Amino acid sequence: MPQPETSLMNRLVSLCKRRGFVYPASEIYGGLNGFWDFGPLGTQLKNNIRDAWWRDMVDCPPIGPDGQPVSIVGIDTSIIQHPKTWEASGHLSGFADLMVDCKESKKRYRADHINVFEVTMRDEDKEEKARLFFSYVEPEQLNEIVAGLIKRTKKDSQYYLSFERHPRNDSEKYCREEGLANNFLSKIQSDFILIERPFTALNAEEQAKVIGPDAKNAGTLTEPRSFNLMFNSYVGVFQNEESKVYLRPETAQGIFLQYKNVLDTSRVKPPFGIAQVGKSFRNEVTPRNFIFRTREFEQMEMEFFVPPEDGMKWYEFWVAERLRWWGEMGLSKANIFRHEIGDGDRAFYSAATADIEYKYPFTDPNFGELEGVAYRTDYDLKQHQTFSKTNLEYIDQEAKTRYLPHVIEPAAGLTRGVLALLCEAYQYDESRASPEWLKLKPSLAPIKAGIFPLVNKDGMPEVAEKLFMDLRKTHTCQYDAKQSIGKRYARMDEAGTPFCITIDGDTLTSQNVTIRNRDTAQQEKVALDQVKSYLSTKLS
RNA sequence: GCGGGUGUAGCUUAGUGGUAAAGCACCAGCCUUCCAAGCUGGCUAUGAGGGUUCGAUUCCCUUCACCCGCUCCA
Repeated sequence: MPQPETSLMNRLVSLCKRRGFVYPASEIYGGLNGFWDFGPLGTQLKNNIRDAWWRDMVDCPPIGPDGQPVSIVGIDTSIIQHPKTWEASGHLSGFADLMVDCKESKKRYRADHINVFEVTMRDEDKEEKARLFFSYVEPEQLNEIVAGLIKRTKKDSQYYLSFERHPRNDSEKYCREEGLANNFLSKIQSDFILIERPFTALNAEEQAKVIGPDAKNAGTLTEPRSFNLMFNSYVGVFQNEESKVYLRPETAQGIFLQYKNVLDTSRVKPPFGIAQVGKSFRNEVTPRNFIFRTREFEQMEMEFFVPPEDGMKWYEFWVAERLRWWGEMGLSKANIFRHEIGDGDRAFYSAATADIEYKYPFTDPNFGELEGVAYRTDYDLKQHQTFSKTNLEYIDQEAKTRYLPHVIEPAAGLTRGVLALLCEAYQYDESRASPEWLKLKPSLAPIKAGIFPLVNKDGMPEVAEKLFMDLRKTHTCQYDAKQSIGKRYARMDEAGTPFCITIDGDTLTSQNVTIRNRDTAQQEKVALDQVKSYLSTKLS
């Protein structure tokens, strides 16, 4: 099938705007980086995905690995919580890392990851000639720098390099550990001055002299800047440090904070889950790729509390279950990928994490995150227990034991789900009157059926309107009598509407309507009084 | 945050230091008995701000947004 010149993403973004799925936020003011608004169809689609998740999590959860139905309850917590929440969760410190940019190499580093060491160059009389600040991040970089220095000392014999002792070890041992040449010491004259400090420990004057880890010239590193990813605000009219609060960067913490209340009031016991859907906010450094990475987004998170010894069993269960679910929503197997996060890359508190990734057009042939399933152990409850001084243990009356449950967290991006499903649904077929159309799963489609009088006369509009008034009670429908029937079909194709019901001359005489199938463009006759049950069957 | 690119109507494009053009879409009317038909009419644009100029959409500066690459993604 020949594809148009413009990229898939551009066409999708264009269609989203044209049909009212997604608009740039604040567009009339020039837009706002990292924010998008959902239009009528997009909102409907998002709500449908959200509702499907809620139904499959809370109302009708799957059967667990032990053959019993899983027990999950839903809650809805505040976007703004007590600021201590984020201290306990680690978001405040984790998000507050100072970053440094290099103007020469264009790289960015965590300020405390840059190791700086100072080299004093002296002449033969040991008079100080120059002080240089070298820096490195990887040990290999240190080797390179030192090798360069040795070369330089040899060539230019009037200088002696001197390093101070390494603070942690004596120099000899240090060389050994870092894999430096054994004769390193002997090659460098006199006493070593190797003052190694993190970049953050330097004063501004010194920082300005540092040669960046990947740079040749000194002074190319910016001063450390905070990249706190949490939005903040103030509670009350006095804006000071005491009144400072944060917009939640994830919905999960609200669940942990209410875990005990739910346990005490809902007659649940481990294993059980608490689910929540809602907005989260992260002041992302680089919002990018349409609604993939935005500063305000919606999450569908569920925290599943289990006895510690059952952690891995439930982790495996939920990863498999969530993969299955996204498939059921319409994502093809070829486009979903289970990405097991390795030991080095996982959050420190997590015993296992798998990302469910989707092959978005902008990541293709690679995949991008759609949902993360993390085995968070008892980290969160333990933290909140410590910080709040509240006992959060579960007391098992039967077994006469008490423990902090372990947590499995399937955390899905609702906004990303909308994107993935739109990408998956987007079809281009030049042979159709409407080359672009959305093959959405019927139950997720924003509009389930379009209802059209074939022509705008002979009593057809009246019958169609009556049918519309009846169907709209049970299904999201749209009545359209404008322009030609072909245009109306095409419009519905772009909206992903699975069925179009046409009232024609035949309807007036034999009480039959024509139902057109979006995917095949085939039509079938259905009795007027059977339309509702037809839709219900097809949409279930 | 850095580098590169792009900003003209809802979309896709044209054009110009001197009245901004077209196709499609959209709206209204007519017509129309099944896949963006036709006719008539209509709405709508130089991302924003500043400078140079008699005059700027065009040249310059700043800014904003989007795209690509880096970086970031607890």
